[in-house]
Amino acid sequence: MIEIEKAYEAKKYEDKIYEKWESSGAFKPKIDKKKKPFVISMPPPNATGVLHLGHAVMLALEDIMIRYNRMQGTPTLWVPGTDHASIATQNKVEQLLAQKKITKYDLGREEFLKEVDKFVKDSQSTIRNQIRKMGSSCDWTRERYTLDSGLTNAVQTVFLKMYKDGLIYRGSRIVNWCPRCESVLADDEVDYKESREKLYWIKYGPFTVATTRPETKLGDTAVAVNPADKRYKKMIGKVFPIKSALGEYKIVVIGDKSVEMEFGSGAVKVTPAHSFADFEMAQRNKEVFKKAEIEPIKEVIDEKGIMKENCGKYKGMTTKECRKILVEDLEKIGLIEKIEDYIHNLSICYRCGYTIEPLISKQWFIDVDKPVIKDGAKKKSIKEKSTEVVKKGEIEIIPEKFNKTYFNWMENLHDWCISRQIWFGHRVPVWYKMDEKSKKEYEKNPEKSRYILGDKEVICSIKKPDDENHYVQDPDTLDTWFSSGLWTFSTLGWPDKTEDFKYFHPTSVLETGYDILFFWVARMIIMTEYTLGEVPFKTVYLHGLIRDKNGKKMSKSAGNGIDPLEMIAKYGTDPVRLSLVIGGTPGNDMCLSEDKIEGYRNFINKIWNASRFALMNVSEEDLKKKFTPSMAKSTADKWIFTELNALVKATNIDMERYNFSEAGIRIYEFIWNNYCDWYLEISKGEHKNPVVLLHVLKTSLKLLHPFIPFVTEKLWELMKEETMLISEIWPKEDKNTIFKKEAKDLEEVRSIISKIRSLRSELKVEPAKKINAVIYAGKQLKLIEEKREVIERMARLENLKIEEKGKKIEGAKIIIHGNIEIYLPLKDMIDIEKEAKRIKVEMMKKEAIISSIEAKLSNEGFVKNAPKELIEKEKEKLAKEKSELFKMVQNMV
RNA sequence: GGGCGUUUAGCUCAGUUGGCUAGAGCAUCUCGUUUACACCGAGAGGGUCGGGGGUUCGAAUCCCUCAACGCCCACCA
Repeated sequence: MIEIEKAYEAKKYEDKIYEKWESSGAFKPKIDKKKKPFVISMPPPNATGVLHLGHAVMLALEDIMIRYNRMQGTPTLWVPGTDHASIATQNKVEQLLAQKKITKYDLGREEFLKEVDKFVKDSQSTIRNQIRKMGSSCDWTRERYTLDSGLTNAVQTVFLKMYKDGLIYRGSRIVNWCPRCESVLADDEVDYKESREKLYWIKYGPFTVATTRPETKLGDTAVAVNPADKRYKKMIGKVFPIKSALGEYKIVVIGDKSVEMEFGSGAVKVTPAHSFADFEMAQRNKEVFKKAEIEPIKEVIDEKGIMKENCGKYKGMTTKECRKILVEDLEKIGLIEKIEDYIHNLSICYRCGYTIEPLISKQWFIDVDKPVIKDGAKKKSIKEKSTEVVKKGEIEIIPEKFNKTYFNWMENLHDWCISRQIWFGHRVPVWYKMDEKSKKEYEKNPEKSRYILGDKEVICSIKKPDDENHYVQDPDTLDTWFSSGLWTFSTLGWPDKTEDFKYFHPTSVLETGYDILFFWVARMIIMTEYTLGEVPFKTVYLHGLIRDKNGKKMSKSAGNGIDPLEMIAKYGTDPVRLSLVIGGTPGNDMCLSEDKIEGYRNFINKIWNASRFALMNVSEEDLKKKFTPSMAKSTADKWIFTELNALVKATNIDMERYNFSEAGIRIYEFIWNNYCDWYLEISKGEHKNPVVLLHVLKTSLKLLHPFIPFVTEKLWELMKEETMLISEIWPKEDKNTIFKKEAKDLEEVRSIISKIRSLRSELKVEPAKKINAVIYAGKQLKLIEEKREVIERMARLENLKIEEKGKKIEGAKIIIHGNIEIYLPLKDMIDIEKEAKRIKVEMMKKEAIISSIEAKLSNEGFVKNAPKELIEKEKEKLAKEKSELFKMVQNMV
């Protein structure tokens, strides 16, 4: 007999258990070249982040996969790490400095970066510990950081390769510019926010045009109309003078199908330098501009969102100020026709929320359409190749529905802008040759002297050029997704041909939220296919968003967020993990509430107490005994094993299919409804078998370990196992312990007990009161006799008479179960009328069932087409129902 | 505007290629301290599977249609 505490206290054990795992080396795979490894690269949390529910669900799911595979005996590697998250981190440090009234320019690039590094080092350890708190069994000896020297080397190597292949180019383009971050953003780094704006109707030469951004009028070079528009058709190609607050300027009328005739006046002012749509229109109408001798690009807004030199009195104003004053000025000269309220989507920076200003800028791009990847005789673009690997099934996306989303995104992919005007990140490895004078000018104020960086005599190199004194390095850094795109292989030591890289790449599963399918997953596929000519992973598993109880997005401002760390402190890690996994299906959002976590805490405690009971009933010697199938003796033993086998089989299928929620529910139900409510209860009587009691429990602990590693490991230890559960071998189905007949027998006993209990409750017999009963067991006489003790105890009976058959007992409650009749002589408690009614209702139900089955069986189509097993089953059921009905009729008479 | 998805008990969701009288957890109600556990036990109520139509011997499941809700992408003055 072994006594353990009455309730499981997670806090007492979790940290110690984690330490034991880690120090034992259990997280480190043993490379075995004969075996195929299982590998996950952990999506690196931001180095400055704090663990949130998105991380928690990611860690829970990945740890389940990792532990499950490890227990299969597969060499299993989970690489942890952190992301430098360039813009996000830089912004954070800038904010901190702002509190001290310091700007990054006060410090200068070098000092500022030192500050950032310091900040990163501090917060990295926070997130590391929080990953540990979740029980994540990742290999910390292989931890990486997107900005460590190895990864920087990988980034530069890939950049160089792309540069040589002509895949990377520098070009002037209209880009999304955040005046606050003072950096370009990629298309998908732009968010949209619905906002209430003004729509200004401006008299515009022979036209009236509407705009939400009047300040761009200063950069207008054309008016666009639909070429099919009868009103304006004849004006296309003509030049008109336009009155403005700064005097007159000329525009040319261009025809473009994208202009909608019905909207507004059907004429649009065109500002190619500060609008994507307008830029494209200008490109399509180059010739028209040429003929009219009008330069299409007229830049009027600079990189800080300030009106440029060429804006006369508006020079130096912010766009907002300029808008206000310009509108006033236009009103004065009677050019404003009307001003309306207007709701439209404002483009904002996804990092800081500031309004985006589209402008023309020289940036580095990756050409997604250039054929560079050799594929037989042909060459394919990275876009084509990345589409192909998913189409061909080399990469499987779970759930499948995201294939379409992925293809759609790939098809519409434009050249990827990879340079950022951010200090923190991987510096673009490009050097520009300069004479003394320009170099001095440049170095005095690199931020404002970008234009000096020419296009001639450029070197792309990892090392500094030999005559370093004549070169300056490109001041820009790379998009943070450039480095995370290399994550699966850069973390394994590439570009060195390390053992790790050769053995562990490509990885097995990439598990992450569907919200970063484009940001990250697609980019990894692109970068890895290009660099290595292989896929980064074979399976993509996408989880959904965690929402609150009411399905609302969790957010700080709404105050409906759940802090996983707080929940862990309150309930323990295991319940938090379970609540994040159960109820979730790939690609679908999931609701989470504290109630749910509490529910799974209760389950953890249930397991603890089931183990407590088992340990109390087991001797030290029993613990040492090795289980063999012959130890299954009683009907109950054989039943629980049969159930256990079914559980193992179904769980394995679920795990292989990534149905973790289903697997979890299944084990939960087994433990609670089969093991605790029945097997354990039966064990309290005559039919004790401590070895089986323990063996079934231990097998369950193995199945549960990937889901709730801490409590299972602790119990394993209490069961005096020498090795740790984390390294145990996963259960297999054991055909020697499947006993169909006994399993069916026990189900009979179980439903007899349930039916008696139900009737007792209906009659309001006190739970504690024992009542008399008579069972006419028919063919089941032997079984019922054998299980007398169980039935008596669990149904609370006394003076139980068991006969093969006998006469109807007057004034007794009757239960018909197949061929078995059960009489409960409760004369004084029975209302004869009511009883007759009850039986009548039941008979009617039975008749309905019987006629429905009979209809089925006499249906030719059914008999011809339905599977044989099903027909057999229906026949069996019909027989049972008929016999029960027959007995009821007999009893009525 | 283009695409995707969801709709099953009061709530959150399961429901494999069509095949029990449609399930679970939570919540609700009744009763209960019988050698693990009140973080518990026993029992009960509750659903025309969003509406309509079709295919089929048979539809929650397949097809069509309508409705409501949600998400992603593109963004137009």
